[in-house]
Amino acid sequence: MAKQYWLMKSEPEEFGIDDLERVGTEAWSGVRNYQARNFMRDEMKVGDEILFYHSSTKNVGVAGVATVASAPYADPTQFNKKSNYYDEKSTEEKPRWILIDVKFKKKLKNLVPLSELKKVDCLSEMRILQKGNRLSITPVTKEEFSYIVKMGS
DNA sequence: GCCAACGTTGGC
DNA sequence: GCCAACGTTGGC
Repeated sequence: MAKQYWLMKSEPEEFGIDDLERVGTEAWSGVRNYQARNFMRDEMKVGDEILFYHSSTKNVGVAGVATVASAPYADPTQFNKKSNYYDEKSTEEKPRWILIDVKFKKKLKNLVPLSELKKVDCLSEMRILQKGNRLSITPVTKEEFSYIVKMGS
């Protein structure tokens, strides 16, 4: 099956590209949006490549590249009563929230700011650039992926 | 800190 | 099943 490409948002104050580089691989816990969950559960495959995007911060934009490193499995934080992500309606038998592991690939030499992405005509279809977009995981095309990596290199 | 846009909840 | 109210996201 052909490799697919994604963009995943993260707040660098919580977990940024430098944190991912340090830990190597991270379980992408805490997603509590059904569309984003469905992408992880149904469509993301080991080896797919990910644009790692920094949101809600001073320098908003694409900071690095990661890959999908596991098959989908249940997000353990949903069963932890002490977690912010605890979901009382979820059970071990029928887990509601599914995640994948994300593995560090590289940090872009230069962060590609959102303001630069907006200037590029061939990126104008990206979900991240649409007004009101809030989805934390979105598919991107191979062309968009390559273009943005080039911008940051 | 503001606020527009969105997703979810819950009353009816 | 509708839709108002609410909480959250995220750029600025």
